[in-house]
Amino acid sequence: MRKSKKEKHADLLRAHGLKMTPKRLQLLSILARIKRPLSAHEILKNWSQDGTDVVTLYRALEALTAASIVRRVNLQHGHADYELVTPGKHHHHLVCTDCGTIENIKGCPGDRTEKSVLRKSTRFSSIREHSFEFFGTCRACAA
Amino acid sequence: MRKSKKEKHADLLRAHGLKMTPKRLQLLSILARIKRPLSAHEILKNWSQDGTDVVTLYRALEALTAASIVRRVNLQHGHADYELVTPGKHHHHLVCTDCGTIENIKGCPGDRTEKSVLRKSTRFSSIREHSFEFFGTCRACAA
DNA sequence: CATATTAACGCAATAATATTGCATTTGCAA
DNA sequence: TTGCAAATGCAATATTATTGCGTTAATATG
Repeated sequence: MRKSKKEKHADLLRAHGLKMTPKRLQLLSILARIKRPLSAHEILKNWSQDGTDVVTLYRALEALTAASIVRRVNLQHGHADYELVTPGKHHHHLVCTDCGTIENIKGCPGDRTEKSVLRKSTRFSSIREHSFEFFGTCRACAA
Repeated sequence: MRKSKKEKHADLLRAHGLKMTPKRLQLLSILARIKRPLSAHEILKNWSQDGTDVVTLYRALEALTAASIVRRVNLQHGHADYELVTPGKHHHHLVCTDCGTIENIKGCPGDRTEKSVLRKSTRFSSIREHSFEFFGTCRACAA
């Protein structure tokens, strides 16, 4: 690895005209370490040492989401979850409706589908994103 | 139409051991009339005459969702939306990120995909549902 | 038709998630 | 090093959803 993760994160922020702050680096570090969608609450639980106001976290998430550094996903949990965007590694999720466990699904059948959906649509002029999530029961909960 | 919608709704409730009440019939009537996912707030706005407590609505939605009469969907609006389940007419949605307009997408490429996802999964034993939603801009907002 | 049983409902309180306004601090460009 | 805009913290509040409990009403049964 030529650049440390921290340097890469700093580059990412600068590339989008966002200031590089300890809070934002900490946020990116947590999302990079725990490779699954996290709620604001879970992110704060993983915050090292210094407290951080929820407001600051929500605002950071908003800024990073707008810059497409972070992706906001909705897994029927009654709250939003956030994960790092990994360019070229677009993926979706499999969620256990019992315990909430999340498994990432590699690959995505959606890109081709997007075009096909747009062709059939009567009222839309463009499609930019899609969510494709699966819900079931994990082996642990089934047992 | 041999049976009125109201009679069909009553049958649906009875078939699931749920009591048939004016509130629930009103709820089903609204969902049947406005054929797109509605938030709890939107449903209450369409309530005719008599007031109904939000609690009652949420509890009715919960009961009907558990009975698979109603489906709960998440369209990145910061709240849940509800729509009638129409057996054999499984569909998904196209959402305008500007104005919130929703277009139903006929057909579903997901059923076959469910099996394929389950095969590739390492930790899940079953998949029961999926959400497949598209986000873009409608012609009106693009203009 | 009367009535008992239990589900459904309404009200009040509260939880969980998220946002806004404003004063203060800090990153960073000049 | 200094000034300015962006970022942060605190307090207040909005929005969405849930829980407890006493009351009402749907329906099964006699």
